[in-house]
Order: sequence, then C-alpha cells, then structure tokens
Amino acid sequence: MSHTPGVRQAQKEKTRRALMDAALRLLEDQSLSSLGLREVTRAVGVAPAAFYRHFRDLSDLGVALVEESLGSLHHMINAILAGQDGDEERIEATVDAVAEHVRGYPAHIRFIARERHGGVRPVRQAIAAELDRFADEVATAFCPQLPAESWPPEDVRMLAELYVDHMVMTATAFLEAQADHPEAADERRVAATARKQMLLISLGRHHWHDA
Amino acid sequence: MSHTPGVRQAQKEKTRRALMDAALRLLEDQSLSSLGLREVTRAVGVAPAAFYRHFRDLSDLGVALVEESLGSLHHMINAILAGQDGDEERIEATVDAVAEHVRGYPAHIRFIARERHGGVRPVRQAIAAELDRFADEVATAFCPQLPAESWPPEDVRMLAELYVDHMVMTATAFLEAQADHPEAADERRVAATARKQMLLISLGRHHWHDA
DNA sequence: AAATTCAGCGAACGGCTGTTTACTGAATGA
DNA sequence: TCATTCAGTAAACAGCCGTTCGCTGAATTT
Repeated sequence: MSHTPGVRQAQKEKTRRALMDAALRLLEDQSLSSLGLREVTRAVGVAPAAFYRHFRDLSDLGVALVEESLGSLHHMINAILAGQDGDEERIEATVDAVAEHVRGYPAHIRFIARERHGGVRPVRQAIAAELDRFADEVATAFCPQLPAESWPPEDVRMLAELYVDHMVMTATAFLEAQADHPEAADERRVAATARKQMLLISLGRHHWHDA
Repeated sequence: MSHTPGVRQAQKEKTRRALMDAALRLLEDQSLSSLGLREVTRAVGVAPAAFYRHFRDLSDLGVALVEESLGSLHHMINAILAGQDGDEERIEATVDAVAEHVRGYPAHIRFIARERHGGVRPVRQAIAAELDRFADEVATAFCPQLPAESWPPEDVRMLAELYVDHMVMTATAFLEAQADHPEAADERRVAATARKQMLLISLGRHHWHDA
C-alpha cells in the first residue's frame, strides 16, 4: 500500500508537525527571514540535519505554514457567506467569527500579517495567491445579491478585495489588542470599530448605482 | 556656537545618512530583523565599529527610518486635506499623490509596509504611533465637513482609521504592481480600484445618518 | 530470514555575526 | 600654538550559522 499510515510515516509526520509548530511559536516574536534552521530543530529536540528530511528550506516550511494558516480561515468564511441573513446580522457574524479565530489561532494570524509583506518572496507569493482565492470566493458569493446592471464584474471584484483586506486588517487589529493588554475591553472596542466600518462599506454598496 | 554645522558634524551627518540609505537599500529585499550590522557598514565602506558612533542598535536605525519615511507622507496628506474641493476631486488627488509618492520613494513605503507588523518591537511601535498621529490629523480635517449630530467623535475616528488603513493598503498595492511588472498598465488598474473603493466609502459616509 | 529503505544522528567545515579594545589623526577650542 | 575632542580604524573575541558527510538501527519489503 502506498498511503497507509504505517509506523514509519506516522513518526515522520509527527516530527514534521513538531517542526512546524516550533517554528510557528518562534515566529511569534521574530520574522521568518531571521529564523534559524538550528533554532527550530533545537526547539524540537532533533539534530539540525533532520530538518532536511522534511523541508528543503525555511521558506519551504513557511509556505507550508501559509497553507495551514489560511486553510482554516477559508472554511470559516465560506460558512458565513452561506448564511443569507440581513446585512447587520452577517456583519456581526463575520466580526465575531474573525475575533474567535484570532483567539483560537493567534500565531497563525500573526504569521500571515507579518509575512504578507515580509522578506521571503515565496512566502509572500503564497499568501498573495491564497488571498486572491479568498477574494474570488467572496466575489462569487456576493454576486447574486447585487443588481447586475450596476455591478460589472470588475466592480464586484473591487468590493471583494475591499472586504478581504478589511478582514485581514480587523484580524491584525484584534491581535494587537490582545497583545497590548489581555483585558477584554480593548477587544470590544476593536470589534465595534470593525462592525461600523463594515456597515459603512455596506451602506456605500447599497448606494453604488448613484455614482 | 553649539549648532553651527562645522566640518566635523557635517561629515558625521554625512556617514549617518549613508548608513541609513544603505540600510534602506538592503531592506528592499529582506526584513530588518535579518539585516546585519556588518552588512550595512560593508555597503557604506566603513568599519563595523563605526556604526556605534551613530546608532545604538539596528532597531535604533529602524526607528530613525520610520520617522524619515512617514515624515514626508505627513506633509503630503495635509496638503491634500487642505483642498476643500468636491468628493471625487479630492479622491483623485489623494490617489494620484499616493501613486506619485510611491514612485518617488518606493523603498520608504516598502520599509513601512514590511516592518509595520515585522519582528522588531520598537520599530512596530514607532510606525503604530506615527499612523495614529495620521488618523488624528485626518479626523480633525474631516470633522468640520461632517454633520455633528450624526457623527460622534468615536465615529469620526473610526472613519479616519478606515481612511488611513486604506491609504497604506493602496500604497502597498502600487508597490506590488510596479514590482511585478514595470509597465504602467497595472498601476492604472490599481489606481482605478483604489478610487472606486474610496468612492464607495465616501458614499457610505454620506448615508451614515440612516444607520 | 535476509535485504532494503530511510528518519534521525553526531561531527566537522568554512564563513559570518555583534561587540569590545586600544589606536590614530584631523577638526576644534583655549 | 598646544591640548582636547571624537569619528573612524584594525584586530581580535567567542559564538552561532547552514550545509555536508557517513553512519546507525528500526520499520518495511521481498
């Protein structure tokens, strides 16, 4: 059999995960381009040379982290877009979902925010590609809800990009809020601001035909 | 005299600038936390120890770069906000000014985008503080143009933050457009998208009292 | 049971890092 | 004119880095 787990492959996957987890933890207060290969293997407790059994590079590991980090977000968003409730309800659901996701996987979000414009090209490109896919999904989800005569495809795309960028913006704002002081007060303020901003965008969307 | 230039201080300022310029150039394709002190001094052509005559750290140099990078932007924005023209005119002026600034100082913008969420805390904080000042200025500039009864201070602030974040977003979009391919076609597309997004926000702003 | 695969090991390599030290010599001030 | 300041130097320091090598021994296959 080719893809049966087996004791062998199970152990390999285990240390691979350990490497990724250790890297993600170390990346909470430094950027990928300053992360050392030995630093990662030391944190896991394996020899430096063992790293090469799983990744060619640190950028290779970074790309793997990108897929893992944005994969879960992908599922979350589609679930929200499926809900056909009113504007304000969807906005609240979106902001709440983002907040919960940031609370659940802060290291992933921090990694994305940090490396989106970071110093490692392959990782940047992986993030850009994944966010592009995000925008596609948002666009196709919002399309049926918009009057087709005043919303040419490029304008829908424009709206979708604004949504995606605002979500990333909101996520990093949550992150900074919980990093600065762990009280819940700041988080509520960030959520309120994000909701209002989305409401404002939503308002503009409804009056788009005037322009 | 205390602050007359003199040959001595002039030379010192000269190599200080050389260090900052070299760092900025090297930071075009790596992040600050992976930048080496020796790397910078080697690029300038001075001994590594000379660095300490000007900066305590590389983060110290980073903070200096932040002030330089956002200082010029600061002047630009205030000039645009002073213009009391109509909505669309101001939007076009803003996008054009951002585009021109990115074309003029790409390395500064890239540095800000990269280190805004980068791995060096003091630099992150310096950027955050400067962007906060930006939001303050935008808020006080927009305040007299908004009906006071439906725009409490916190909502004005919310709008200002949205504007600032969108400007940063637009600037980095311009940067990536000119990095991917130097043709002007992509730059025009980015500009068109940015204008539409600002118009949409502007539309939402005018109908804010409905909410 | 014998042969093979292969994840992880330990050691070694050259090269680069930040920082300190004592110094030189030109600009400055008395 | 003579003493002082101080930007920049050259050398040395211990320490970490990524990468390569041959090897081991348990899981797998034949």
